Amino acid sequence: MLKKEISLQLKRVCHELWPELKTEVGQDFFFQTVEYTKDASFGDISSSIALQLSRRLSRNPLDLAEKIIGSLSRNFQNKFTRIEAVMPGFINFTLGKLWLSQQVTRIIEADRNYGKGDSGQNEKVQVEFISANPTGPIHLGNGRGAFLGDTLARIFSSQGYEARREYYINDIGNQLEILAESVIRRYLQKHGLKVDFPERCYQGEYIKDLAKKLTLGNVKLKDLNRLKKRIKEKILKIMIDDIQRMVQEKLKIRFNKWYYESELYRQGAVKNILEQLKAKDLIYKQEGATWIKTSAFGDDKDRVAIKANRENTYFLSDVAYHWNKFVERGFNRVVDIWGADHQGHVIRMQAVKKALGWPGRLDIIIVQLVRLISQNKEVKMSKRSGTFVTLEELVDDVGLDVARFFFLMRSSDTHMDFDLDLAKEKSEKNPVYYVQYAHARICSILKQSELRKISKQPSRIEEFDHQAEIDLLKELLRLPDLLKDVCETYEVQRLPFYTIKVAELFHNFYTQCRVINQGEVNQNRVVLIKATRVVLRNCLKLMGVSVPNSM
RNA sequence: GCCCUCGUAGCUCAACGGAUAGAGCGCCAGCCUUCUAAGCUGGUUAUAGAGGUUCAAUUCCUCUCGAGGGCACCA
Repeated sequence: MLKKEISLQLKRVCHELWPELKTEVGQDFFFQTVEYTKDASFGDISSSIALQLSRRLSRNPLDLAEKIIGSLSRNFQNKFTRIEAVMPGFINFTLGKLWLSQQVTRIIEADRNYGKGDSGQNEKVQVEFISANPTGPIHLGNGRGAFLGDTLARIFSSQGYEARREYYINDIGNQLEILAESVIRRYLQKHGLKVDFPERCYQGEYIKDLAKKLTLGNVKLKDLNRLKKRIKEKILKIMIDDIQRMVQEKLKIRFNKWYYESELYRQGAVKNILEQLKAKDLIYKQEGATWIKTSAFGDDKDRVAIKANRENTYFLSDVAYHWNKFVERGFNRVVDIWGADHQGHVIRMQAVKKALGWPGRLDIIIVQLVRLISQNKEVKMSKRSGTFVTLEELVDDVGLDVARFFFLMRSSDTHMDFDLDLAKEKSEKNPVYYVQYAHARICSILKQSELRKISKQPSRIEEFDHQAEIDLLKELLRLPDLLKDVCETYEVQRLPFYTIKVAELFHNFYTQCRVINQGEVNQNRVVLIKATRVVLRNCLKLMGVSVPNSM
């Protein structure tokens, strides 16, 4: 909010003062840096625009900064008590107490809408995440993408985007064959037949659970292929149902759509893509397989679309899927959240998009894998070997709030370590409680102030004076800018950290300033903590964390 | 060998090219007769290494070292 306003003002002034630069350098030039400063003694918001300009005009940046300040409109300056040029060429803005104090009521009036913005302009954006294969339970590593995607989608919605969450289910392909075979073999073993269990099969315990759910009658191993065909659907359904139950009930994530890979074939999307590729001469045959010329668009080699055995590759489906997203369903922006093990797919996907000239923007977020640590040693996670910790187990163990906050705090490209032995112990010290506690404290104070308030008219807001009040208030005002930024940078971890900061400033305020003093309710402070409650609540909700009124 | 990502405090992680690199946990010392001590205050310790770009580098570029992932007619 504030950043945008300052940017616009600076831009306007610079255009007026140096019109010759407008065409020469282009608009971005004026938009360089407008940032909140870390330390209040430097002003609250700072811009280094004069530095950028000085290089261009070969003049002293400090003078330029002064000149810009002189041209800022009066009206605009009212917001700030001080606008000053600082070495080596910053323009620092210090918010005025009066204006600042008035903002509290704005926050309260906006209430649930505080933090919302319209920068999205109803842009259609899709966030695709988790999309784990239905061949095993959702494990811990999927948690990062799960909470990241969910929160990102919420933030998009809050900024006026039309955001959709989607889960892509690979319901066809080899992995499923293996799954079916694994289950059948376990089934036969359970019924006393001597059947081996090859390494290519899934070793996890859940396979035995699946086998228990089946009734196949009297079968033999030589019926394997016939059986596989027959029960594949059944097993698939059990797996998908379980994933959906877990995601919706345990993770509290609602997808707008569960997109089945098979749907792409049913709708002829795959055939369609092949024709498009052919029409653009992007496809050729070699050694019995059909290849896509991705190397002409940045990939390091061409990729197979149809194998020599006439099966389509996963890649081809994925191309069709993205065509469906961009062209058929018309998303302007697609954000795919993939695990690091899919990192190699990024370039080829972007290559195909470029080659086929789809409209829209494809952003692929790679979340690094989670490394499990137990007794100071790494525990290798793998579906095949059956050693992994499911996300459900974690959530049952530490609670959803803790799990969400924990994962959301980490940037997606951090290689994080997860210590199984410490998980429980650490969870009790999770900062989420710190934040929730701040909210609960506020509720408690408000409750008591309600009781004591003897129909006193809500007095006019006076200027806040105490440093703790002002620090808190300034922080509250940053939320709109923060959320807007996240829609571009996808740095979702900034939200939990921001929330911790607000809680910290509140706790600080709490120890230094009394809201109710010897029975007297300080109305000004009541309003301030109400605004704080709005911010905390809105942030927690965006993260999908519960908002307790008492703890 | 090639490609992607990472290397920050004893540990787990922040820092949108900017000013004094921040939290939590740990450890040490304090603070509850008044609104929730799941809190507050103080102390403790860090940018892997070497160059470069910049007025300004944890951030960008190059190289070295170290870690994870990817290099299939698997998904």
